[in-house]
Amino acid sequence: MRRSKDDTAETRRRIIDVASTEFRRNGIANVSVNDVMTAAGLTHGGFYRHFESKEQLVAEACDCALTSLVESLEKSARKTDSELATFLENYLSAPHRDNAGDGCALATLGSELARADKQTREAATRGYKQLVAAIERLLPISPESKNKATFIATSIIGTVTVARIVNDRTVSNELLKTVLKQLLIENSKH
Amino acid sequence: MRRSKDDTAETRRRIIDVASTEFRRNGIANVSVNDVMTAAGLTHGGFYRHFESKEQLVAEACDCALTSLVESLEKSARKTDSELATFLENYLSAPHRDNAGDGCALATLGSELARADKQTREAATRGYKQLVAAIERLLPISPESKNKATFIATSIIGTVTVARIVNDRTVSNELLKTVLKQLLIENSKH
DNA sequence: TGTACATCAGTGAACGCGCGTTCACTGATGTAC
DNA sequence: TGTACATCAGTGAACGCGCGTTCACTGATGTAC
Repeated sequence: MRRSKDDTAETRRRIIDVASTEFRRNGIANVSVNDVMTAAGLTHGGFYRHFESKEQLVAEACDCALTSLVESLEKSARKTDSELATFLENYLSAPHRDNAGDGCALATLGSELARADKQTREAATRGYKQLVAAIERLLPISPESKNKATFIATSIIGTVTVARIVNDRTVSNELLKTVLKQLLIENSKH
Repeated sequence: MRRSKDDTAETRRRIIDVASTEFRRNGIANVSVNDVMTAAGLTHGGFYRHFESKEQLVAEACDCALTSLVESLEKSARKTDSELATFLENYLSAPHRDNAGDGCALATLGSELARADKQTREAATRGYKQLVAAIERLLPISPESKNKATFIATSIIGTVTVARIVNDRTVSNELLKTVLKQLLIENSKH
């Protein structure tokens, strides 16, 4: 039963959307093409009308996830007085740690991305650069702002990664708080 | 052909050792029981004489990898004048980035560990605490040393994770250098 | 605008493959006398 | 210390299963006249 062009495009978007959530929630290796298609309300056979391979979906889902995350973090930061503080509070929050499905792919898929194929690593690299650029925009203008943004980006990615590994709620919560405080202190003095 | 107790213990150790390298190099999901046994010079059938399941091996390999890494980082730091600098230079080095097989499991398996079973997360948590404790020992004694060590630990884990994702050698190298410099500046002033 | 035909989105069965795990078998090691 | 038997480390075939991918089929959509 052939669908209209609009329907087809909408289906493709839905598959990527669902995939980006599922991959982030459960890991790339633990989510099958069938899982994604079922979650999108389809059967697995139709997948290859939209994508050449699972790998291609991974790359597109990763791209989509990172672009939209950086956008939403920037958007909610822009509403406030202390933009950097809001940005960091959101990223280093318990809700972000606990809802990997709509969180930062670099934190939730970090080690899987490092071993992914060319396309996916390119998407991840682009996302990382977007994240650094977004952070830099929140810092006072200085020759060191790019370096500071780089440092902040990798620190918060590592912190959320570790906060998810740690098997003890209290330790995990304190970890988030400690890094947040440390980053805020460092970036209030100029 | 039954083996002596010593042989058996040695075989078990060899399996864990090989597994800890293979898992770190290729990811837990991408290394099969058969891969590990073959790399250890055995056939897959004998695996279950030593371990209840793949998951149990993962937990033990993770424990072993982290304990020995922290030990070796501390050991090579202790030989030098500026212990913290040496520790950080080693961790944030291109060789560490490029040789995941004998590197830090928290960086190389981070996102997989976050989704691992109870035993493995316990091992990873223990390893993380060892890492923080080792860093704290290299810092001047102060009420803030634990917090600083926590911050340094998650930062370096995130940095090496991202340095492996990034698809551009130059960017990756600069990233390592930038974070190293930043951490050294912050921890030289007291 | 209406018709006839080609296209193709989605279905569900089927494919080969590698996975974790089990098991009957072997023969050297460990143990009880 | 020597012997007879039980134990069990390691082998390799086999298991059921889920994976990514393919394919014949369907019928609504798109297109050419």
